[in-house]
Amino acid sequence: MLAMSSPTFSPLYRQIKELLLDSLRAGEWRPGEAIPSEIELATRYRVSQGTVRKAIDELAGENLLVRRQGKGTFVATHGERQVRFRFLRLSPDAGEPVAPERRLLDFRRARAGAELARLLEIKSGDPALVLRRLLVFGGDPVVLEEVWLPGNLFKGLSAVAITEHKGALYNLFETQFGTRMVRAEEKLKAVGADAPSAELLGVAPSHALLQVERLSFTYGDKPVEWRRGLYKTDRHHYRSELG
Amino acid sequence: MLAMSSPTFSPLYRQIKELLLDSLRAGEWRPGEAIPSEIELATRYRVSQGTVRKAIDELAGENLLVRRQGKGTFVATHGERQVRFRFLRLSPDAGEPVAPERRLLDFRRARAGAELARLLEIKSGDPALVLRRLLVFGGDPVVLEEVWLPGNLFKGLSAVAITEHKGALYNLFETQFGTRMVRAEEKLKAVGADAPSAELLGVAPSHALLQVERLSFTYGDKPVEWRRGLYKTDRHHYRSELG
DNA sequence: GAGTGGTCTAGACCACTAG
DNA sequence: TAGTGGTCTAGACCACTCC
Repeated sequence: MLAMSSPTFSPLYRQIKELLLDSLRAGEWRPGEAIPSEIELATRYRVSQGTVRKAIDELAGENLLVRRQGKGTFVATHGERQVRFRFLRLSPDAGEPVAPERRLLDFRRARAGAELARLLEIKSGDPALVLRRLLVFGGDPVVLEEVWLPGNLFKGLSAVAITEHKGALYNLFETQFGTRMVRAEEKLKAVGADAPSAELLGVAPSHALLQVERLSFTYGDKPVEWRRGLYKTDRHHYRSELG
Repeated sequence: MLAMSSPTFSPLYRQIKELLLDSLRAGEWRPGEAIPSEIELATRYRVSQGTVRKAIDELAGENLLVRRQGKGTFVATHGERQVRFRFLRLSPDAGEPVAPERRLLDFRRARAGAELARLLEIKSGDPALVLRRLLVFGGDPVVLEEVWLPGNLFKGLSAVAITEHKGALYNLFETQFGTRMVRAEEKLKAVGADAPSAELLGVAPSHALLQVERLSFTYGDKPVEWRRGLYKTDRHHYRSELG
């Protein structure tokens, strides 16, 4: 277990990290499951426990794994509370965040246009899935969003499956399709509401809305979802942490 | 160097981290300066080098320290390129980010109102400083913002000092006043432009703008700045990373 | 060559969880 | 009580920077 040379030098623990990442990508351990213990991994890869620890440390730092003292190390999942707040950054101006009601407006099969194909790194014309939905907080419609998915990865996804699923979309994706969203990049703009969106969100046309475009990635920075949301920020705001 | 008991258990490296934080707060090492070597710190605190390393690891992870192999460990500073991008999250839709021209519109001494006092954790009526400025990107006014500071921390700050300073405000704060902004929380909303803001940003009244409210903290989560910005997002967007 | 941070090991012991 | 992750140590050696 050594493979180093001057120009391509990569420390042992980083090679171990890559091996663990390979296993995660391959679905060897599914979201929520425990991975082997540090000692077992150290034996398997013929390195010291400390080296395995450092590899796991990095993966835990990237929120791919979760350590639980006395129990083991687990593949991170979107079932956990905190994770949801990491991906839905909208908070009420007053009071505690609550889980929204999700209303599916539309679900259909489509073909990827040039722009979507570029973003999702698939071919123009490849199958795609599109859904539109409304997030309603305490009776108040706050988010209108459109979600685009590569059809090949989410074969069999249906309006019924989405409607019947309790919990976040990302939870459905990882439990039913083995695809875990690991991180995302968002681009925010302020825009004026078009007529249909204004109607759905209960505001006047051209009312200022927060437009959020999101590209989500799974293991290995592979893009697997694109969405565009319109947020009504009259009584909510988008949280951002700088540091 | 041991102080542990069951309920208040804190590992050694975390105690070391607190000691290092104390030194940072006290200004023992100023932004940009090197801190003592790991071996020296290990000797000073009578722990192993590995324990010091772990303490420094965490501080580096929080962007308070920067490690440079072969040279030493340095107190992080707002002079560095990357840091600026961490705090100014506005990017042009097309092309590379560029440094904006900063036009100071207004600078004055004031008193903290109840709301500002609460946010900055000072007393209502305490001295405060307020400045308004415009950030202009390639001739295009894009950001209009108002910055509120506790007067006691930034005694002697003047319009001239701000105008003559090249570089970010945070750079001025840390070099002239020894106060380094370590992290910040932002709340974003979409709002319609009021008449004076619209005028300054070159848009029609009620044009949709991105409102960014920021509370900035120095070491120890002490709030030391509040700002409200209006971003024209016609050709720019706000970047956000979720993970 | 000397000094700094970075990696790796082996071993001891602590804290937490579960049967 | 056994198994897991968490801490701490001491020592060897590597990679990088500067003189």
